[in-house]
Amino acid sequence: MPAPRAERDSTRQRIQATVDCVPAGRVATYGQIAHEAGLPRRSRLVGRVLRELPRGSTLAWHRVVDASGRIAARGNPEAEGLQRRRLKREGVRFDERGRIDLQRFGWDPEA
DNA sequence: GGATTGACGGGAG
DNA sequence: ACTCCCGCCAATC
Repeated sequence: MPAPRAERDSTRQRIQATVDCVPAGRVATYGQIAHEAGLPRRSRLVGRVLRELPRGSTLAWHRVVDASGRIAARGNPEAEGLQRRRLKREGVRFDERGRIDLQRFGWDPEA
């Protein structure tokens, strides 16, 4: 029995709800979102869910970056540039190599 | 229906 | 800091 659609949906929804918890001006990593969503070690699924977001989604997908604090490369300069602009607009700083200091801008699920 | 493919991550070397 | 490698697993080939 493959995973029923209802189950996949709730999994997606938990991931999206978690992304929605990341406040403006902060970023979370794929692994962190997966962990907080109760899906440890399933970071790739987070990426998949974000990839499948409909174009007009209001979800703050731009606040999700990889574990090294970089915008995930996905062969789409358009989206990557948009993500970077949105983050900058929220006050997130990038170093000369396009890296975000997670100590400073990383999301703390507690605070 | 096996193999490949990723918006990833962590450990080893 | 970088390259491999493996875990993870739905979608795609």
